[in-house]
Amino acid sequence: MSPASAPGADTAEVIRRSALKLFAHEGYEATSMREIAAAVGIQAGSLYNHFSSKEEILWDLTRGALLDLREHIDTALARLPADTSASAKLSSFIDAHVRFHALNSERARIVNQQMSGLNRTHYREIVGLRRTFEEQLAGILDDGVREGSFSLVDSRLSVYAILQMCIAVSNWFRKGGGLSVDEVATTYVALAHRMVIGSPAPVRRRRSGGTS
Amino acid sequence: MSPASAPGADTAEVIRRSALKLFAHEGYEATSMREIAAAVGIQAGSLYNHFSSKEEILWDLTRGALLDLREHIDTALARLPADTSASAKLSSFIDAHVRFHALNSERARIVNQQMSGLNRTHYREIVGLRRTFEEQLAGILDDGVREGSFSLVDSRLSVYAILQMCIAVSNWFRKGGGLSVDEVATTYVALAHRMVIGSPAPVRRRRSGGTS
DNA sequence: CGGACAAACTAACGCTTGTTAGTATCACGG
DNA sequence: CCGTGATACTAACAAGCGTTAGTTTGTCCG
Repeated sequence: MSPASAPGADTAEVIRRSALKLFAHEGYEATSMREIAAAVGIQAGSLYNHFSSKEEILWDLTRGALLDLREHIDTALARLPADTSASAKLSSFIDAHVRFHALNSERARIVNQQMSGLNRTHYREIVGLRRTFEEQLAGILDDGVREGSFSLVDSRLSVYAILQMCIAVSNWFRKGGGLSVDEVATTYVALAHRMVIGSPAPVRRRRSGGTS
Repeated sequence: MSPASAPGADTAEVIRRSALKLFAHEGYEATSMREIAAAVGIQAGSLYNHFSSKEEILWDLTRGALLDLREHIDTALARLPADTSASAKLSSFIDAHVRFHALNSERARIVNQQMSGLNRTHYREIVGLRRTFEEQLAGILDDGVREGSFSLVDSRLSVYAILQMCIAVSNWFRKGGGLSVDEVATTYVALAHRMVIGSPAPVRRRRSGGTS
């Protein structure tokens, strides 16, 4: 109806929200610019007044989600006193990670599953951003080992396992789905602690059967 | 060159292998029938001598991978004596799960990330198949609790966390990438045991800040 | 009132998509 | 040696893709 700007509408933001939902539920490649435009309530060509390409929309969403996650985690850790134990730092880190992935599951799913839609430059930048979380967690685990409060099965694999466990929350968590964010975060904090604290768990090995 | 059947070639199998690689690395929607055909060495139209649609190729690969995983796990569990402890059953289950996801990472990634390319019927069937693994693991954990050897933080969330931790191995594991399958499987078995065995881990809670 | 700007519109571009129809080529059984 | 069946080929289809150009509309400033 209104071919000019509707005040306060902020079309770019509406585009972001619409594309986010479509990308998260249908996938980036399976979503067309015309679908996004229809969800916004404009024509496909008008999208190019706000984003220079389809890839730029994905890039904007992906990067924004990761930067938000980083900020979310860094402020959580920054709230801790300087002499905080590794154990408490781990709790904060896991809590923040799980909360974010539960409450921003669509954005997280884009980061984790639609990265292949990005061009090489943007892809690499996302991979780099994600690596900072691995390094952050690895640092906390190292601290704990040095303190004597953690005993790891394997440092690199513990990082992978813990991080992926948290990230995967975005795959199944639904608001109002019977589980509160608090419950999930509390449980995952406890699980992560169990994974790094060295009560000598009975590690049993099957007879292995083949490849290296 | 040879417009008729090349003996022993088994074109359908070559299609499966080519499509698997393309789907896993580029994504289902981003892969065209012409790309698959080129990888096989035939024309796009010829694919329809072996599969009735693009979706059927995805369906074939997805279903095949899940059925193989099920068989893999069931034979591992079937090898155990009838009176096996829950702890040993957990070890076998995790070991089999991790091995499969490490050694079949492309197939696993299709199952986990390209499901949205399936039609509704096939999608539901895949979800159903996946649920059987959750139930299997939940059963093992329940047994352990009943035996007194496991003490869970939360039964449902433990299942999710453990399973997703194993599944995620397919996201990063590369054959010949410095880590052997045996190492990874051993470590993950140990981690899973830690997650379910009730050395009272120090569970700390942050002050929560908002949504339910 | 008038000119500038932002943001919407319409219409089309060149290409690619999954899929189909019709045809040609080979191996093999009778 | 011929007929059958499987499998490949070529060519085309309608539809949809991301993107662009040119135009219209509305708002705001001077």
